[in-house]
Amino acid sequence: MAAQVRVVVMQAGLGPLDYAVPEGLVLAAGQPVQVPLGPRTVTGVVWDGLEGPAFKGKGLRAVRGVLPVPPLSAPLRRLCEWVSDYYLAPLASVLRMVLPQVALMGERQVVEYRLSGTLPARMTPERARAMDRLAGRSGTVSDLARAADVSDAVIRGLVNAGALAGETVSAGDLPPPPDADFAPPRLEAGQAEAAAALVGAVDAGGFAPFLLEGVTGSGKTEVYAEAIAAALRTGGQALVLLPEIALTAAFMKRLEARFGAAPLAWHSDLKTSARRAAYAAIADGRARLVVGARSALFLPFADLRLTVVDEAHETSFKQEEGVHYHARDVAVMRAQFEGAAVVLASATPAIETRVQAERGTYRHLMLPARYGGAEMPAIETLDLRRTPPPRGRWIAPPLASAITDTLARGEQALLFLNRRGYAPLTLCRACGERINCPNCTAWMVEHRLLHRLACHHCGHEMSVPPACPSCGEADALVACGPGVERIAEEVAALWPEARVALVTSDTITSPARAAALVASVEAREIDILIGTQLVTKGFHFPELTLVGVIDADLGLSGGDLRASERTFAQIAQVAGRAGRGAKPGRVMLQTHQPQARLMQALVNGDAAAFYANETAARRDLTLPPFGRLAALIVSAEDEGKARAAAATLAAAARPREGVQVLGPAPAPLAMLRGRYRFRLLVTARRTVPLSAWLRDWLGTAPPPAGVRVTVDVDPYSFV
DNA sequence: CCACACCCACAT
DNA sequence: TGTGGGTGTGGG
Repeated sequence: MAAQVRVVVMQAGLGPLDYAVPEGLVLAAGQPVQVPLGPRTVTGVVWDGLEGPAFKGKGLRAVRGVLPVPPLSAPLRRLCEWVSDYYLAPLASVLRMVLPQVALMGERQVVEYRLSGTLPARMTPERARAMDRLAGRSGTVSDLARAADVSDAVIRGLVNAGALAGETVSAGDLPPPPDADFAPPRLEAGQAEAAAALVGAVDAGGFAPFLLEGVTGSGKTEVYAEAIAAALRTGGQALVLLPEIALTAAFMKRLEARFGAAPLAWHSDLKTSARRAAYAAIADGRARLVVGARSALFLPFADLRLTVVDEAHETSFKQEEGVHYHARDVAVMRAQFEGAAVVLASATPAIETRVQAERGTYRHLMLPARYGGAEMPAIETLDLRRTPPPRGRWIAPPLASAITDTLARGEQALLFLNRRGYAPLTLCRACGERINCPNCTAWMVEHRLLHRLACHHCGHEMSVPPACPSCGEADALVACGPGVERIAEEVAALWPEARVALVTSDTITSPARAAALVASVEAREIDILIGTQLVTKGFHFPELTLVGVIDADLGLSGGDLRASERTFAQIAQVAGRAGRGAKPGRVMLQTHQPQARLMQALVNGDAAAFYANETAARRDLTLPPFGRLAALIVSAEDEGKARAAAATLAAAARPREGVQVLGPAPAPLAMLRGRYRFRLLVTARRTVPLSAWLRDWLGTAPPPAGVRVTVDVDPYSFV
C-alpha cells in the first residue's frame, strides 16, 4: 500500500484530510506542504496523531509539494492542538498564526520602494495622505499600503507616477548574535538571589514557571536578563513578550547594552524581507534572542529555553479577535510542551497569576525594593469634590500648582488619562442629541487634531458636522468630557511656555516614533507628557518627578470583574514612572472617592491588602481563578434573528452539574460593526472540563445562516 | 476558507 | 433569456 499522510489544510471548518505521498518524497510530521483541494492548491501541514476515520472514498489525491520551511516541531504542534482545543478554535485558524503567508515563500528577492523625491504629475487626496505617511519608510507595495493605510492601487499608482522608486533586495540580514557575557550588571542582593533561581532553572532544563514580582523600578529586567544569558550560554533561544510593541525601542536599547547586540524584533511593522529572514532564522536557531508582541509566541523556535512575559498583568495580552487566546497562559503552556522555563514579570501581577503562585504551581520570586536606593513615590489623593477644577477644565488647583512647582524646578511631569481624542461625547445643546456611531452602540469620539469624529470600536470616521444632524440647529454641538487632546489644550493655556508631548496610539504609531519620543524626553526637550495607558508601560525617565492622574475613577464603572484590579495596576504602573532617578517622585490622584479601598491601598502602598480583598471576593463568588467563565456572542445583521438564535442556543445547552448558562442578554455593545449582538455567559466550577462541554454544546446547535457565534474562553473584555 | 452549483428576483 | 446576489455544499 502506498504511503499516505494526514494533512491539516489552512482552511477553517475543514477537518484533517488524507493524501497520498508521491514516490520518493519523505514527509516528516509538521512539514508544511501544498496539497490539491477541489480545483485549487492550498497550504497545509502534515500532522500526526489526529483522530478520525481515514478517507474511504476512492482516488486519494497526492501531496503536490513541500514548502521551503522546516517542519513545525512536536512541541509547537502540541501547543497548536492545545490552543485549538482550549479556545475552541479550528486547528487551521491556529496554524494561520504559526505560518504567516510570508513565511512560506522561502528565500526570494522582493522589490522595496521608497519616496523618490519627485512628485506625481497628478496629486489626489489619497496620494497626498500616502506620501505624507511614507516619509522615511520603505517596503514592498503591500507593506507600504498597510503603513499608509491606503489600498495597493494607490501605492502602485505612485510607483507608476515615479513618486516611489523601487529597489530589488534579498532577505534582510540578521543582527549579530548576542553575547551572554557582554555587560553583566552588578546586582543587589535581592536581585542576585532571584536571578540565581532563574539561572538554575534554565540550566537544569525542563518546565519551570516563575512569577517575578517587584515594584516598578526594582530592576526586574536586569534579573531576567540573567536568565536570558543562561539560555544563550546553553546554546538555546530566548523570547521576551511585550504587551505593546510601539514602546519597545527603549527596551531594545537596554537589552542591546546588556548583550552587545540588538535582539531580533518581531512585530507587525516588519517589512516583508525582514520578516521572512527573521522567520527563517528563528526556525533554524540562528536568531537567539527574540523580542515580540503576542504573535511571537507562535514562532517556530528551534530550541526555546526561556520565555519572559514582561508586564504579565497587561490585559492587552488577551487577543480579542480571531482565536481568543491569552498570550500569558499560552506562554506557560508552550514552556510546558517545550520543557523550558517561563517567567511572568510584573509589578502588579494579575490575581490569576498570584493564585497560581500561592498554590505553588508557579515559583514566586519577589524583589522588594527599588533599585539603586530610589524611593517609591509618595501617592496622595486629590478630592475633586472639595477642590474641583474650574468649570470646563479638568486639572484641579492643587495639581496645577504641583505642576507649576515641578516646572519651576526644571523637572518633568506626566499627566495620565486613559482616553484618546479630544472629547468622548459630542452633544447637541439644543435638542440633546448625542452623536452615535451608525454601526455600533457607541459615541463618536472627537479627535480635534484630525478634525474628525471617530468610533473607537469599528473605526468609522466622519467630519464634525456644522449643525446638529438631528435638529439642524447650527453651532449647537458641544464637546463633553475630556480626552488627552483636551488636557493638552488646557496645559497649553495654563503653561504656554511648557513643551508638551502627547503620547497615545494616535501619535506613537511606530517603534520609530516611540524612539524619537524617548530621545526627546531624555534630552529634556519635553516638560509635560500627556498620555493614555501607553505611558504606563516601561518608561524610565529619571527627571520625571510628578505624575497626575486626571481621573482615577475612570475604568471603575461597568460590570467588569477585573475593573478594580485593572485600575489598581494601571495607576500603580503610571505612579511608578515618577521619581525613578535620584529625585523623589510625587503622584496625585484626582478622584471623587478618596476614601475608597482602592485609593487608600494606593496611598498607603498596601497592595497586599488590596489583592487579598479582591481575591477573597472572587473566591466568594466563584469567579476566576476559582471558577471558569466563557462568553458567547451571538450576532447577526438582523436583530430578531440574533435574538432568536441566542435563545435557541441557550435552550440547547445540556444541563451539567456545576455549569450555568446565563442569558441571552443584549451585549453591552449591543451593536458592533452593523451587527446586533446578544451575549451568553457560561460559569463553571474549576473542575469542569469547560472547553469540552462547550464544544459538545455548540456542536449540537449549529447557528442558522447569517448568524455568527464567537466563543471567548476566559474572557477579559465584557463588552 | 473558497470555488462552484443552484435558485430566485429582476432587467432586457 | 441573461445576470447578479444570496445560500448551501463539498473539498481527501
